[in-house]
This record gives sequence, C-alpha cells and structure tokens, in this order.
Amino acid sequence: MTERSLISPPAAGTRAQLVDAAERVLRSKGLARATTKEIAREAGCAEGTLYLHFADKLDLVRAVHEKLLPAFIEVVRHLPGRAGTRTVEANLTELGCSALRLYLDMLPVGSSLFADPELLRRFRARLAEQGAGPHRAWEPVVAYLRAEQALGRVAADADPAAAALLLLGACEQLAFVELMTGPETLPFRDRPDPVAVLVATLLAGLSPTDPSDPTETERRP
Amino acid sequence: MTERSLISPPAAGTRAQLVDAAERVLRSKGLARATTKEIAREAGCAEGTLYLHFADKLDLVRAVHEKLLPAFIEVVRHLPGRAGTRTVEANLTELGCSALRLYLDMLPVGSSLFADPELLRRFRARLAEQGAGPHRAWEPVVAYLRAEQALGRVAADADPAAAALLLLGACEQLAFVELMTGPETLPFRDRPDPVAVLVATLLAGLSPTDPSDPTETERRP
Amino acid sequence: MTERSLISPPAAGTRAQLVDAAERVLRSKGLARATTKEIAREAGCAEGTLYLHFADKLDLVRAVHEKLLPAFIEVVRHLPGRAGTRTVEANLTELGCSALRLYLDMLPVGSSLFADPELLRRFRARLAEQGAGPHRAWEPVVAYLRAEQALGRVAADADPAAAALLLLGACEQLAFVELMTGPETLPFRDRPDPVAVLVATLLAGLSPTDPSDPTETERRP
Amino acid sequence: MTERSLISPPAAGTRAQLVDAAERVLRSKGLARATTKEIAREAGCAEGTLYLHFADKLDLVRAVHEKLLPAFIEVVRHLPGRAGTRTVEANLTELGCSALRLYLDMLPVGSSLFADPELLRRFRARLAEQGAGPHRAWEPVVAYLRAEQALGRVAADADPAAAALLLLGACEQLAFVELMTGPETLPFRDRPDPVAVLVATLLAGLSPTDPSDPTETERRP
DNA sequence: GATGAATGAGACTTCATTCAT
DNA sequence: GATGAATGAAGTCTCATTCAT
Repeated sequence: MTERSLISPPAAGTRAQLVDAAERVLRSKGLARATTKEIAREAGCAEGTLYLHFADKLDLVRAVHEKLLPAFIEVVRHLPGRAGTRTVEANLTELGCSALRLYLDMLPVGSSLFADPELLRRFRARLAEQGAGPHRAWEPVVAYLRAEQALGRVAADADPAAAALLLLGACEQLAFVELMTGPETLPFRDRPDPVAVLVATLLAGLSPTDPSDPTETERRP
Repeated sequence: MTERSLISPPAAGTRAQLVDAAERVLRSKGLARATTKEIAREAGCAEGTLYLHFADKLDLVRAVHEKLLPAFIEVVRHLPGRAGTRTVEANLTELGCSALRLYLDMLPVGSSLFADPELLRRFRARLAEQGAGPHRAWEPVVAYLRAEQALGRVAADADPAAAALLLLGACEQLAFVELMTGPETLPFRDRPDPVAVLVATLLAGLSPTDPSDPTETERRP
Repeated sequence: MTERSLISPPAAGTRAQLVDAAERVLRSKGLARATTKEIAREAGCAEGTLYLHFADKLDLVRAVHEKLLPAFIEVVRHLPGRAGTRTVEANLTELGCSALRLYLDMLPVGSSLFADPELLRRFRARLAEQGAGPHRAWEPVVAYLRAEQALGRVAADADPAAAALLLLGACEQLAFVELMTGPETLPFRDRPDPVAVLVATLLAGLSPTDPSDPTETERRP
Repeated sequence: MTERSLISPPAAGTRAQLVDAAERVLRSKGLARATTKEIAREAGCAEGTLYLHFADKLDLVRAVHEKLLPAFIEVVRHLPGRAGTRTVEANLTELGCSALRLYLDMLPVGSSLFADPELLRRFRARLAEQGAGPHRAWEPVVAYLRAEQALGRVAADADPAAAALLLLGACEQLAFVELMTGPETLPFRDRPDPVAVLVATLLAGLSPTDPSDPTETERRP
C-alpha cells in the first residue's frame, strides 16, 4: 500500500476514504455482507486503520448515513431560486426526476438503518444532537412552493409540506418498487415519463372540476 | 417438546411457527441481529428443525417477506366496493391511515431486503415465478378510483395509478421518516391528522384555479 | 415406501439392503460424506430403520468392511485347484489381474477404516472374535504355490508366503497409486500388461544367473 | 499466546505449525475425528487462525498430504549412490525396512485421501499442476537397480520398475495388514525379519533353476 | 418392524476487534 | 498514524440419533 500514494493523492484523508469505501461496499454488498476487511481493501488501507478513525464498524456505517441527508439537500438546494422561472410543472418534474435517481441510489444504503436497531439508535442520537432531520430536505421544497404561491403559480390554499411529501413520497415508492421487483419489471414506469404523470396529477388534483356539479358544493364542507 | 402440544396447539405447523417467529425477531432485532438460535427459541423448536423446512436462514427470511404483500393486499381489498359510499376524501383517508400503519409495521422487515443482495435476488426470483409484484397492491386502489371516476366523484382525466402512487408513497415516506427520526421527532405528523391533509392536497391539486373565477376566492376560507 | 415392496422384493432383508447401500455410498462419497440419510435413501428405507438393525452408523460401516474379506477370498478360492494346469505364469497373472481389479474396487472402502480409530477398533475386535484375518486371503495362494512346488513348477526353496505378499502387494500398490493419481496418470500401467511384467519379474528374480553357466545366456532370448 | 514465544520458538511459522499439528491429529484421531478445534489447540493457535493460512479445513489436510511424498523421496534419495556397495540384498532390505516404517506411519494419514472424494480431487489437481506423482518415489529405486544392472549385480533383463513395485508393494501391504489387524496379530511378521525374506524371495525368483528339469525348457517358450 | 419429524450437540467458518511492530 | 496477523466469540448449518405414531 506504499505505492498507493504515488497514484492517488492521500490528501483526501483516510477517514473520508473509509466513508466513501464503506458507502460503495454498502451499496454493492448490503449491510449483511459489508465486512471491515472488504471496506478496508476498497479504501486502500489496513483493516486496523479503520479503528483509528471510528469507534467501531457501526460508527463507520453511521458516518455513511450522515452523508445521505446532505446529498438530498444538495438536490433541492437551488429549487427556491427557481420560483417564477419556467413552469411549476417543469420545476417539479425536474425535482422528481432528481429525487427518483437519488432514491434509487440511496435506498439500498438507507434501508440498512433498519437492519440493525443499534445502528438506528445511534443515527437518531446523532440527528438529535445536530438538530437535523429529514425535514431539512423538505424545507427548500416547501420554500419553493410558498414562493410560487406568492407568485400565484400555485394555489394559495395548498399545503406546501403535504405537496412535497406527496411528490417525494411517490418518487421514493417508485424507486422502492423498482429496486424490489428488479429493473425489468416496472409496474408503473413503463410510461414515457412516470414522474411527469405524477406531477401532472398532483397539479390537477383528483376532484372533478365541473362547478355546475351539485355534489361538488359539498366537496369539503 | 412433548408438553408443548399440551400448551399451545402444534396444529399451526412448525413451518408457519418458524415464519411467524422469524417475523417477530426480524421486527425487533433487525436482520443483522436475527440469529437462527433466537428464531428457533421464539418458535419453540430446535435450531436444526429450521433446516427441515427451509434451505437456509435466508430462505426463511424470504418466506417472511412473502407474507408482506398479502398483508398489503388485505388492506385495499375491500376498497373498490366502497366506491360511491361516504365521500372520496373519507375513503382515501381511511386507506392512507391503514397504509401508514402497515408501513410502520412492515418497513423494518421489508427494508432488510436491501441489506443482503442475495436475499433480494431470491425474493425477485420468487416474485417472477409467481407472476406477483407490488402492483397487486395498487390494483384495487386503481379500480376504486376508476369506479369513482365513473360515478363522477373523481376527475375523469386524472390518472388513477399516479394518484395511488402519490397517496401511498406519501404514507410510506411518512412512515419511513418517523421510523428514522424516532417516535418523538415528527417533522410533519404534528398536524392533527397528517393523512387527511395529504388527501385534501391530492384532491384539490396544486394548480391555482382561474383567478377570474370569483367563487375561487372563498373556496377554503 | 409402501409401494417399494411391489417393485423390488423386500425378501433380501432390510439389513442386507442397508449394508449394500452403505457400501455403494461409501464407495461413491467416502466415509466423510456418507450420511445416514443418504444411506437410508439408497437402501429405500427410513433413516430410523437403520437403528433397528445396527447399533449405530459405525456398526453399519463395520458390517460393510466385513463383506470385504470374503470377496477377496472368493477370488483366490479356486486357485489351489489350478496347480499343474496351464502355466504358473498364467495362473499368477490371472490372480494378479483379479486382485488388481478388486483392490481398485475396495481400497476406497477399506481405507475408510483408518479414517476413524473407533471404527478400526471395532473392526479388529470383530476379527479377533472370529479368528479371521487377512491371512485368510493369502492361504489359498500359499497353498497353490506349495502345490506347484510339489509339482516342481516353483522353486522348492522359495517362500510361498513372501511370494504371495510380493505379488498381491504390488497389485495393491498399483491400485493405490492409480486411485491417487487419477485414471489418466498411470505411472506404471502404461505398459501393455503391467501385471504380466510383475509376474515375470517375480518368477525370474533379480539375481544375475551365474555367468559361467552357458545355459543361462539364453534364458530369455 | 504471548508466553508461547518464550517457550517454543514461533519461528517455525504458524502455517507450518498448523500443518504439523494437523498431521499429528490426523494420525491419532483419523480424518473423521480431526476437528479444527483440536488441530488449532495442537498448533497452539486460535481456531480462526487456521483460516488465515488455508481456505478451509480440507486445504489444510491436503497440505499435510503434500508433505507425505517428499518424506518418501527422502527415504530413497541416497539409494542410487549405494549401487556397488555392500550387497544388493542388504541395500534392498534396508530400503524395505525404511519403507515399511514409513508406510506404518503414513498409511493412516494417506488413507484419509479416500475418505473424502473432494479431498482426493484437490490432491490430484495439485499433483497435476506440480507435475509430481508417486513415481517420483520410485525413480531413485529404479535408478539404483539400473546401476546395479550395469555393475552386473542385478540381472540385466530384470524390469527395475516392476522390481521396485514388488518390493515396495509388499512392504505397503505388510504395513496395511498390520495396521488393520492390530499390533498383536501379525500374520506374516512373526518371522525374524519379514523384509529380509521378501528381498530374498524377490532376488531368487520363483522359477525352479534346475536346468536338467525338462519341464523347465518350456517355461517361457 | 417401519417411519420420519424433531432434536441438539458440535462441526466448520466468519469477522469485528486488538496489539505488537 | 498505519499495519495485518492473530484472536475468539458467535454464527450458520449438519447429522447421528430418538421416539411417538
């Protein structure tokens, strides 16, 4: 491993290399088959080195999970600035597509949180002490929708948080199902652009719009 | 084990007992800590007995996963018959609430699919040979929405599959996030009834109604 | 297993079927992989049945070994009667070929005696109480050679037991080596008839004949 | 294990210690009862250490078998140099005695090859890739006999390979039978020096030497 | 006598972790 | 800080044996 420094700069820091390696192994092998030996090999360092940077294997895995939320936030970061540009539909579709891609990437890693309660416990403890949480990823979406509401491009009485949850949740489930059934069997994704359909449906709503329909007056009493 | 038959009926069948025991252990301990020893103890049989009924531990876990989809289907089974009764909102809210409860129960177990690629591989193979798939759970929802469309209680041009995905996906994400952040920190569920808000948002849609329409200003006072 | 009696007669006796089955499994799988489950299946009976006829698995294996010596004796049984017929060389070559065939068959089974000291211990105890032993197989060979000595076709001062040991031992080693190196790599057996060469060498001896003896120069033209 | 280095030198290398320990256990307990736990204890290391040096238990056993052939070769190594010294009889008797001792030692270990076909398969594969084989042990014997032939101390027309096989085979069978029947019951070895009798018989041959014997002229037409 | 589901001791093996270098 | 051989607890799985039917 001495020659490694001649090839790729060790400047990245062994710790970061370990986290990256762990993420790769977690993604390809799953938590159950992610061994310290393989993570170390992937990181290009010795197995013992892992314990200079992390208390134990679970702490390394937790560090991987901590990188997930920022990645999500990155996707929605520029969204509020988009308010008023293009169309709401285009902006939300782009968001949905990015989210779908991200979910496909991260569900395999994120799911491992539930494969070990101790891992989940530590992850929650860390969230708590950082005041972080998944809503961090929603905030920009909510902010964007509020901005569009101010611009009149989104119904003023719509609930931005619920809308974000509907869109992102649908994308997550799309990813979840694709991962579960395999890339061949796509129960919904055989549409030209599934995300576009989701966005269109969310924008239009399900309620029949005919104002002359008498049942409509009691729609929401 | 002679007395066992005096206490609990062995009628359930050792195999079913093992699947049930595995589900309980999987839920409480996670895949990473679900040992054959504990599963056998929970099932009230010897460890070796497990291997009379399943090829290996992973096959038992797969059998647990196979029980999950039917449970989902059970929830939506009676939904199509509800078309035309009560209100669409009430029906969808009830569906969402049931789904949310189910997701909270099953995500910890279902997620373990991604903790081991071999487990996922076998699960997919099984789905393939059964012709099953997660769309089975959507079908009744889609059927319900179509029925409501026929009754004019849902917009004729709405996409039922997309709508189902939006609602169920949001519920899944609600569950996912609650499980991740812990029961105390609910980023969205501090609302009186989060599911109701989701349904309302989905029904109304995000698009602003024609501002020239005067009735619109009072739609939701 | 009820129908089995309709197909093959159970008359053979379950016990004998078990011994035969054990021998087949021992030969194909080796002691290390000869499980009671497979032996029972091969014998066409239930696993538990084995214990009605044998104290334990090792006793069944011992019974297999007890069948081996008789098989050897069968080969040499008619040998003494051959004295004076054909040529000594022909008779010994036929013996050697039969022995070689037998060793190839039985070494894999016989060797397993040494894979478990307890098995060997029981086998010896059984030999002792029967007064049997491997010399039983030599006796007819020795008797034959003695008869040939009486006929003047074998040197009077040759040691029949040593001669038997030399011939049978060489055949055993031939078999041993062939089994070890595989059927392709035959270090000695590439000769047209290895056994014939062995017999010829044994008959002629290694000592140079007296060079002053003129008849000697033509011994083998 | 810190103190171990104070007692016995670790210089031997853990791998070699494991092979030696495995050989001892194999010899005393047989393959069927040679557990990794006991081998590790015998080697003075942890059970897991075994798997740092060998793929699995069978690979360790194979390594033991690989030590056997060299040991044989060691015995015959100096034989060719003996040509012309002492008497052929003395040299062959010494060879036979060494071989007998070695066979008594190694048959229990070597036989285990046949107790597991997988073990045999791997052993053969290894032989093949090394170009080795049991003939390696015969070569020096054959070379010795050829040298003696050149010196006129062994019949020029004798087959050296057959002669080696006859002598070594007889010694092997002597060992085999002694191991089978136990140290008390020696069917042939009750002679003062069984190996000497074998050598004498091999040297003299079985053919009657009386040239005046008319039957003799047709011995090998 | 026959069955075969159940048993459970114990086998082989893995892998997170340590520590002398 | 880095290493990696060694550790040993704990895991999965096998299989000879039993026993109620």
